[in-house]
Amino acid sequence: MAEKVTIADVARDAGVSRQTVSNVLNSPEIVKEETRQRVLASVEALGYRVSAAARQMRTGRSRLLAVRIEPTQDGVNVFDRFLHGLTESAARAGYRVLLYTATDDRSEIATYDELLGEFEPDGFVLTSTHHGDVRTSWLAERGLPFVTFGRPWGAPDGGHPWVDVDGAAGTAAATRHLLDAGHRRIGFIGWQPGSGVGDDRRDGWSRTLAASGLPADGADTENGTAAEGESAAHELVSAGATALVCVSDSVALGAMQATAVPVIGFDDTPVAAAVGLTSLSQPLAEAAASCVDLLAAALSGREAPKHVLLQPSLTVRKDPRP
Amino acid sequence: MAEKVTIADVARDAGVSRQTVSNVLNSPEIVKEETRQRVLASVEALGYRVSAAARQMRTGRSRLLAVRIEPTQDGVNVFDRFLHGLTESAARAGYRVLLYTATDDRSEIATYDELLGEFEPDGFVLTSTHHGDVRTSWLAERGLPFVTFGRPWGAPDGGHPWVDVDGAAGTAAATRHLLDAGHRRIGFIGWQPGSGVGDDRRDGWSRTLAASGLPADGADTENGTAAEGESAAHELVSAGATALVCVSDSVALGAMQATAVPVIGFDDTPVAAAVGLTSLSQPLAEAAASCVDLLAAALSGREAPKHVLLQPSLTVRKDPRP
DNA sequence: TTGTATGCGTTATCAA
DNA sequence: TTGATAACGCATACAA
Repeated sequence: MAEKVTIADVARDAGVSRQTVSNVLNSPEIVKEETRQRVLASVEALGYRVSAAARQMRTGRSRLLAVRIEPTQDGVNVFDRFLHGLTESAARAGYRVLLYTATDDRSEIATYDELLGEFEPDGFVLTSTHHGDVRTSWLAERGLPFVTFGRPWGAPDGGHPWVDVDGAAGTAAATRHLLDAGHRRIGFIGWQPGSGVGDDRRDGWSRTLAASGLPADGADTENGTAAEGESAAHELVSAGATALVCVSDSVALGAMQATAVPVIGFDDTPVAAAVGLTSLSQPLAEAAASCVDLLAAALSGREAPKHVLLQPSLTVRKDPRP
Repeated sequence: MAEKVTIADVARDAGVSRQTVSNVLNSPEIVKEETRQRVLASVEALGYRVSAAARQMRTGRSRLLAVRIEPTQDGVNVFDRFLHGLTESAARAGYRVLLYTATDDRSEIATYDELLGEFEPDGFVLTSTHHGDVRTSWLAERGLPFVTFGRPWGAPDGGHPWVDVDGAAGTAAATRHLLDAGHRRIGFIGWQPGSGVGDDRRDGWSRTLAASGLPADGADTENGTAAEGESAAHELVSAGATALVCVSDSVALGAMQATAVPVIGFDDTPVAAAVGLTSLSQPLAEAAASCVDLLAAALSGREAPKHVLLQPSLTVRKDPRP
C-alpha cells in the first residue's frame, strides 16, 4: 500500500513551504511562475492529491453532492441514465456523487439531517418533485443549495433552481408528427389529472389539436400500467381514433399490443427500443449536466439561469406490427 | 443554517470532558451507565453527529464505498436495482456509496488512484468483471478491500471475495419448467462462447437436457440483440424446437415476437414484465447486501465466507400471445 | 472512570 | 512573493 503523500512531502521535495504548495494549487496566480513549475513537478513526481477530509476540515466544503436513488418503479426507469450523467458532470466540475435512499419524503428529510451532520454535502439534487413537496421548503428554509430535476408544479413560488424537460413540447411534436402523416383523430392516454407531469404532457397534445381545429378525445389511466393502456386504447380506437399519443412507454406498450394504430410513447425506455415503439426521448445527460451547472454556480456565487427547460426529441422507430 | 454542533458542545452540555463523550460513542462499555445516559441525552438534544471528515483525519477510515456507475447498455439494465440495494445495505452498515464513472478498465484504475488520494474510500464494489480483468489484480496488489458482483470467470485464482447469481441453476430451473410442461425439444439462444456468464447459463440448460437424455440444440447471437434473437428463434423452431430458453430478456423478446412457442428470458427486466415474458429473476437486493456484508467483514476483520452464490427464481407470467 | 495533551493534513491570516 | 502559525473536530495515549 502506497504511503500517503502529504502537502509537507511536496513542500520538502520542492524546497518551499507548505503554504506555497497550497497556493500553487488553489491560487496559482499569486505564485511566481518558476516556483509554480517546480512545485507542480514535485506534485506530479510524488503523486500528491489533496486530502478531501483535511480540506473539508479547514474549508467546510466537502465537494460532495447528495442524490437519492429510488427503488425501481414499474418499468419506467429513466433515473439510472440521469444518474450516470450526473456522476460524469459532477466529476468534471470537481464534485463527487454521494448516494442515499429514503422511503418517503419525511425520512428523506431525516436523511438530509444525518448527511449534513456527517458528510456535509455541498448540495442536493432532488428528483420526483411533486405537489406540496416538503423537501424543497425544508432545504430552502435552511439556505441549503439544491436543484430539482422537475419543476415544482403548482407551487406558487417556483423560486428554487430547477431543470426540467418540456413534456408539452414533446407531446405537441408527437401530435404534429401524426398530423403530418395524415391523421385527424388522434387520441391521448394519460395519467389521472393532478400530476403536474402528466397534465403537462396532455396539454401539449390537446393544444396542438385545438390549434388545428380538431377534436381531442383522451382517456386516463389510474396507475399507468400496460394493462390499463390496453383498455384505454380499445376505447379510444372504438370511438374513432386512428393514432395515439401516450403519457409513458408503459401505457404505450399496452396500447400497441391492443390495437393496430400508430402509437407514440414517452421516455424512450429500453422497452420502446426493444419493441420498435416510437417514443419521446428526454435529454437526460444534458439535464444532469444542467443540474450540476446550476448547483456549481450557486456554490461558487457565479451567475447562472435559475431554470433550465430542455426539449425532448422524437425517436421514430419502425413499427414491427403486421 | 444550523450551527455546527461539535463534540465539545456535547461535553459542555453534559458536564463532562470531550473524551468521555467520545467514549460513550465509541466504547460505551467503559463508561458509567449514568454518565452514558446523560451524554446520550445531550447528543440527542443538540442533534450532534460525528464529523466524517474529522473522524477520517484521525482514523483514516472514510466509511465510504466506491462504486462505478456504468453507461446504460442496450436495454438490459439491471444495475440500478443492484445499486439501490447497495446504497440501502451500506447505510445500514454505516457506510455511504460514492459514485464514479469510467469509460474502460484502464481509466477506471486511474480513477481508483484519484479516489484513494482524495476521498480514501474504505472499499470498492466492482461489477461486470470479465476475463483478464486488470482491475481486480490492481486492487489486490495494493491490498485494497474490494468485492466483485460476478465471479472471476476463467481466472485460476478466484481468491478475492465475490458475490454472484447462479446462472446455470437458473437456466436449469427454466428448462425443468418446460420439461414439466411436456416439452422435449427445448432450444437455447445464447451469447457467443467465451463470456463466462453466457457459458454458465448455457451449461444449466444443456446439462438438464443431457440428464434427461434429450438433444440440446442451441444457437448463438453475437451481440444479444432482439433482432438476433428473432432469427435464432426462427432457426431453432424450424429445426423442431417447441420451447426456448434464452440468455437474456433482449434475446427472449425477439424470440417471442418471431415465434409462438413458449420462451423464457433472463434478468426479469421491466421489458419482461411489460410484455408478459416469463423470466429468471436475480435477487439483486440480496446480492447487494452480500457485497456490503463481505466488504464490511473484510474491513472489520470479522470472519465471513469469501464467496456467496445466490439462486435466481423463475417468474412465470401469462403469455399474452395468441 | 474521567480529564489533558497531542496530531491527523489542510488552508486562512498575517507577518516577513 | 513566500513563510510561520493557528485552527478545523475528532480519537488516542497517558495521566489523574
